[in-house]
Amino acid sequence: MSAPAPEGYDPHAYAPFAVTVDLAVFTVREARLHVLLVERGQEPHRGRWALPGGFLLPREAAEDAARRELAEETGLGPGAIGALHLEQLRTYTDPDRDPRMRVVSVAYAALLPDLPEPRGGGDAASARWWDAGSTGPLAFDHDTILADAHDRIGAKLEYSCLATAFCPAEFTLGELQQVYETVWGVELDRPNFRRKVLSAPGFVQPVDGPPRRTGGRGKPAALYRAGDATALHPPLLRPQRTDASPSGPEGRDR
Amino acid sequence: MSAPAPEGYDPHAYAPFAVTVDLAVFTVREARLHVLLVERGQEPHRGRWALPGGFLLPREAAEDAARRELAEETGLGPGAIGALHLEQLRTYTDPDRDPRMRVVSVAYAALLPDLPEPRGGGDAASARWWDAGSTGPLAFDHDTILADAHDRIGAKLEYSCLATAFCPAEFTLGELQQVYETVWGVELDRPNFRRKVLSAPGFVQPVDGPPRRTGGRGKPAALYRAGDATALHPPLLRPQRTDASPSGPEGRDR
DNA sequence: TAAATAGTGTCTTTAAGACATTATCGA
DNA sequence: TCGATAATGTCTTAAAGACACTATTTA
Repeated sequence: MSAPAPEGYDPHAYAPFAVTVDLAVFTVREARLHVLLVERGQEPHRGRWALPGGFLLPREAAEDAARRELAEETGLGPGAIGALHLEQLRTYTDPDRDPRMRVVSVAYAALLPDLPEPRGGGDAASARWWDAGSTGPLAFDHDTILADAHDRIGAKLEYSCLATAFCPAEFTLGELQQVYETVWGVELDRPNFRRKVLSAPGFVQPVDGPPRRTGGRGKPAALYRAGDATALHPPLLRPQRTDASPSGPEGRDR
Repeated sequence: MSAPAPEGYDPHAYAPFAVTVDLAVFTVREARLHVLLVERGQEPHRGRWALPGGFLLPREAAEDAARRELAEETGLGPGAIGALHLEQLRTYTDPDRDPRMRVVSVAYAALLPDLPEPRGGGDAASARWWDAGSTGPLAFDHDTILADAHDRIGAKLEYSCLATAFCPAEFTLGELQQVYETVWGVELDRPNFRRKVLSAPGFVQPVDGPPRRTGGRGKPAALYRAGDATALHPPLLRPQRTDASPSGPEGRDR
């Protein structure tokens, strides 16, 4: 809010806006980044897929609205909803982004470990996971929001310990590496990845007890859980694309 | 905006919100980070200092509103306003952040080279620069916004070429280093800073012609202008605080 | 046994940190 | 001359890249 508010103004003299949240909920399944989408049941964009989200209640903060909508769409329990990583992305304010009325939307990115299909009560009946790289054109400006969210998550993996948010409570270093490879779309050297993760204080901590096997074949891998740290110093930088064909957008957002 | 919109809804059935922009406008003056504040002329918080900002017009995007407000507050010409670095920070949605009504605010950070005092027409009559570290308690939640903005700018200096936005069109490496030192609150080694900046492709480019002097004393420094690059690879990381007394908040936002 | 995956060790290369040193100005 | 600031050079250290090699499982 803001300083030079007009003299003696009446709230209703100002253009009323609707405010919503939109959620880019990501998970890593079968070495692909997936995003949760819902099918729209009414106009506009009836039948198109869209990011889950909804209107803020009259006395609700945006993050609370995001968690509430997420619970409705995914059927996750309150414990999981309270614990998951939810991060405000940016706010979209194009006056024409919704043909019905003036709506500004606060977008969030959420990260989940791989879960069973969303069991939908209510609104979530039509929710399902999609490969994040193969979504058709989405409703509203959700293609833009989704792309921004993917960029942001990729950038944050470099200098934060966020990747563990994609993993179950106990995970192997191979699974953690798979998160990086999937989000970035590159392959990493396993010994070097291992050295980096284990030397970063507080990134992961070993779990006592017997190791578990991975896919049936190969040596069983040791288990770790997420450590205390949230930042990663020095960062784990993406391999530079040295070829002359830049594949992504230029400046990363963060 | 958002997917499961209720059936047959009426826009006015939804809680109307006011939407504003708030601006954290920074510059570096005399080796201190400064922020532009305005004194509030009416309740609430009459007489308190606040970030400049204001309401969105009915068909105006937030970034347009931010540039408009900035022009009103600073008296900058359209050219400067169009060129300056403006970056969406995050959106503040606490239901009680404004006692008058429900207001969500989209916050922006703006970076300017050192300029003469704001010449205020209209709202800007009471605008002035403050040392960003010595602002009293500000109106609304502007202390939080200001701190978030400072954190974000500091983080972005690491991996972007943003620092040049604080400099005039032509600047010396000493002035650029001063930006880093001021925003981060640390001292940097000059030879190493120079090596890093000059080896980063597209960060700065030399200006032909005679060098200019700095403060009267000492060898005149060569001039540079900002290059094409927006990202900095590898990043210019802040020196790690190795002492046991962490002085800043833990995880950086970005 | 072979295939598959986990984990270790080492050499090379890059980039940052920590300086010493030289250059060029004004007073 | 001296003090101040700019600019260059060099040695050391830290971290990343590349990759050979060993270990432990299932089929």
